[in-house]
Amino acid sequence: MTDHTNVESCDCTVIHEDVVREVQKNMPEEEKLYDLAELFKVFGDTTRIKILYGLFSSEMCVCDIANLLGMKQSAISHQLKVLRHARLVKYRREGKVVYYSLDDDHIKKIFDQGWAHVNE
Amino acid sequence: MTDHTNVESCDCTVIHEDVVREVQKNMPEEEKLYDLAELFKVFGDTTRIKILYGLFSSEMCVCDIANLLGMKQSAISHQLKVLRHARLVKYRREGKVVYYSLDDDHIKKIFDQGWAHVNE
DNA sequence: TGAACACTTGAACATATATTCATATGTTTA
DNA sequence: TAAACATATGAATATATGTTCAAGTGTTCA
Repeated sequence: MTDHTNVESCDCTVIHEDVVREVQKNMPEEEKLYDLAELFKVFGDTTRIKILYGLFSSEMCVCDIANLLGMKQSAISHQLKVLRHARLVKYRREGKVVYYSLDDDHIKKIFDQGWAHVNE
Repeated sequence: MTDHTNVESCDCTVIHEDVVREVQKNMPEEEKLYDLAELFKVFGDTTRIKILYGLFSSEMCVCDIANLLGMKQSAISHQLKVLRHARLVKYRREGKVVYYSLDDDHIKKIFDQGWAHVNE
């Protein structure tokens, strides 16, 4: 084990091997970082942000949301699927109508912090 | 102004006009929502998440980061540009070497909340 | 039972994005 | 000043993603 660092693949010489090793030690699991990126990817779309902000105010059916955003009902349905899959919204069926609402306490806090950055 | 709602464009009939109007009223500015989505889009990539987590531990030069992640220096440089543009990292030059570090207090809090969601 | 309606879903398309390669810039030092 | 090195950047490519259209599912009610 002479060479911890993979100089070949990174196309450059390591400058601070000790620092890199230390940082390496503190890095969370690869898989967790992937999941975190996936979560933020869900927030990284204007349509989904709008849907979530809308749901802060009130539960709504798919048609309400489509109307609120002036978008096709189908587009909204696709995005709600993404939000459902990320466990950010839940829904209840009432006859033909499906009502969506928020399913997470962290969303508001995450948005508030993001808001603070954007407005600073 | 008989028709507040744009039924034509959304491909469906509004169910709860009053709710939609109320939610509409509480929606933040379009532009702010766009900026917020842009910020989260930056977090929505594994490479950038890793870079930021790395910088939680210590400032690093480009080469360190490339080495840490086992990626090409060029790829890292491109991503650092994105992070710079989002005002999430700052840098200082020391001779030929450029050191990057975090430039925002909110990042850690946002990540912690995201972490909580992912692990719940 | 069948028409009407809310919603979902798959395929197609256009657009956005991450990485690589090649090259450019900027700084040091011989 | 020229070579060496750290970093930046532009173009190209492959892949991911959002919206639309068309068709499907599930529920109500006449």
